[in-house]
Amino acid sequence: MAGRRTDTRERIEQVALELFAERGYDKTTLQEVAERLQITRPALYYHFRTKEAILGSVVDRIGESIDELVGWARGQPATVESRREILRRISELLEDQWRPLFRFAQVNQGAMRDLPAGERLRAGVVSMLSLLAMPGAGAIKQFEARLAVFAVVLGSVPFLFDIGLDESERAAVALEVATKLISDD
Amino acid sequence: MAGRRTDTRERIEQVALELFAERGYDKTTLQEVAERLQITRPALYYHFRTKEAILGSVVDRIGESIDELVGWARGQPATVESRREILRRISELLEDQWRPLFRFAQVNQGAMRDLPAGERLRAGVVSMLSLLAMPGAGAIKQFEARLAVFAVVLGSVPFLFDIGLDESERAAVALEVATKLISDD
DNA sequence: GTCTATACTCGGATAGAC
DNA sequence: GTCTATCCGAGTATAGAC
Repeated sequence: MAGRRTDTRERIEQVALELFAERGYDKTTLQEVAERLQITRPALYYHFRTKEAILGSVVDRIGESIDELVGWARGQPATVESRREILRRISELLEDQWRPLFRFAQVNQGAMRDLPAGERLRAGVVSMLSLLAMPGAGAIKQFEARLAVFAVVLGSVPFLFDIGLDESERAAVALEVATKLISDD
Repeated sequence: MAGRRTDTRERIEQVALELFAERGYDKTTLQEVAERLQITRPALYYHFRTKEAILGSVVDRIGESIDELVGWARGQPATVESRREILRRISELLEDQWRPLFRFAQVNQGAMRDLPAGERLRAGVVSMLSLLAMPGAGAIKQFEARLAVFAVVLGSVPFLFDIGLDESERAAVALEVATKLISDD
């Protein structure tokens, strides 16, 4: 790819991420994507074979991002403190980088149902949820470990937990509840 | 409505619920809906003004179902035991009736984004999540109360918590974790 | 290698006959 | 209450300009 002369492909991905998150995959027209990029509709077909291929490409990026976190977390020691550190890291990523990606995934989860990239993303999410589970633990503890990750994620969804807190306060509360869930009691 | 001679409208809703849940709203064509009902495509337009109206009608039914639960729960006394009873009831509904509705909502959550019925459904879900929250409690307790409801719901999603348990075992574990979350500790 | 012009197909929607 | 005919718009394919 070193010889490529334009960055159109990446710009398409960028615009698609925005539009698909805003209006949803199926309600977004390739006309709109092309217009925002100031190119013509068929020009998109030079870079991607189909509309679905654009979606797949965007979803792949999100998958990579999650796999990266999972890779890092798996390298951490299996102590209680490092499990808390993992939760903090997830919370941080949600606030700094993952918010738009997360929104995209939520809105388009129907559209990526039978995509290979969608399958891979789901696998990544499952891995992430399992990150804090101690292999030998009982079913209750296993469930709590997964729920802890979920709690942190849910803390970043505004409308579900509208308890009169702003963004970062809500994230802090979610993190605290999650931490409690993985501590022995 | 007493004088109506066929039940086509309800049959359309029924088939739409099935197909939209299986294949997603946008990937389902009205042709398929019509075929399964043994009528022609434009015939659907006698009963519903648009494809979206069919979706709205289905979503409305789900909203009613949730509102019904919320209404019942609000009539319960504010004791710890009755809050546990509410969790049990939700768990029961998920296993007996809500599974297909829940799947539908998950797959099509993008498609119902700007529908009035979708807005109402979201409001219902928020009400349901808030059901166990004690008004005067602090942010942590408020969050835990909502997470408890979420835990029960998540217990019914197979792939997220694949910890080698069958359906009803997983529901039982989720219910136990949820109950622990709303108990004082 | 990158894009435009043009044309084809199919699905959602409407008007009006029966 | 349902069907026939028809329109329109979006995704897609291809030829060819630069």
